Amino acid sequence: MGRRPCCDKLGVKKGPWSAEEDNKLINFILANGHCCWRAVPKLAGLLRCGKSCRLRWTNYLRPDLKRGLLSEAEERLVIDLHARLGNRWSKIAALLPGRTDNEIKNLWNTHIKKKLLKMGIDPVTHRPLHRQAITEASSSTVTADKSDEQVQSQGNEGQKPSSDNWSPAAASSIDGGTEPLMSCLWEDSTPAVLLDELWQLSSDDDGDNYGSVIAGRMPWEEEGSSELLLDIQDLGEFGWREIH
DNA sequence: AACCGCACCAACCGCTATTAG
DNA sequence: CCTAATAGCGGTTGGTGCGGT
Repeated sequence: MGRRPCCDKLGVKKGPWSAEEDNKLINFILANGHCCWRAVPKLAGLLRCGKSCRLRWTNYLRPDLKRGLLSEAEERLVIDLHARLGNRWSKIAALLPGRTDNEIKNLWNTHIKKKLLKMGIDPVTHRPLHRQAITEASSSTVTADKSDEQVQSQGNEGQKPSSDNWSPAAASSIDGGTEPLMSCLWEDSTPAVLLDELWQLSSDDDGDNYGSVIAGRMPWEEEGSSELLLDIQDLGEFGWREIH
């Protein structure tokens, strides 16, 4: 017995949203909020499934969304965060106010990936392509690092395996931070451990930090975050591994 | 002007995680 | 604890617009 589809296929509209549908959804959510996405289309008078409504709202209709191209700083932050978090687009988006996971994912696949490849950097591993080839050739000699990688991926909260199963965090420790682009990125950005801790926080607290990001503040700008910053700065490599 | 290939992006699909009963 | 319902995430697809030939 298969899983029931998220919505009845019959009588559910698909494809691009019309202005009328957008208005209905906006008016409904602004007036009532989204108590339960499954109920939204019915209550708002839309022939869409709840999933589609949620997507339309979060990716396009949300009033706090920024439209248009990412700034240079935002783009760098995306690369930076991707090096730490991998393809966790929602986590990356949560740290970029007014941007959506879909938008960042699209941007990554269309612009940044190519840009990095042009620079001779593997967009998956964030390492120089030629150097990666050398590393792969001698992979049998780095068994210790391999086991580290396994530990990392095991603690990966059941992320499904994929072609980029490689863990950026593990690789950065392998690489020692000598790769030019990444070292440049890390010099003027948030420390790796801090970023990951913030990520933990944002996923642990029901999106409160996400709320602050929406309000135009980064989580570490929240009141009381300074204590967290100090705590995190005190974490050494051991502490880092303990967290994960 | 017509065709083609490419890039972009909105939306869908299938899966996992979480929550409620 | 188990199961089903729901929410959310990430990968992928398809429509559209644009530039080149």
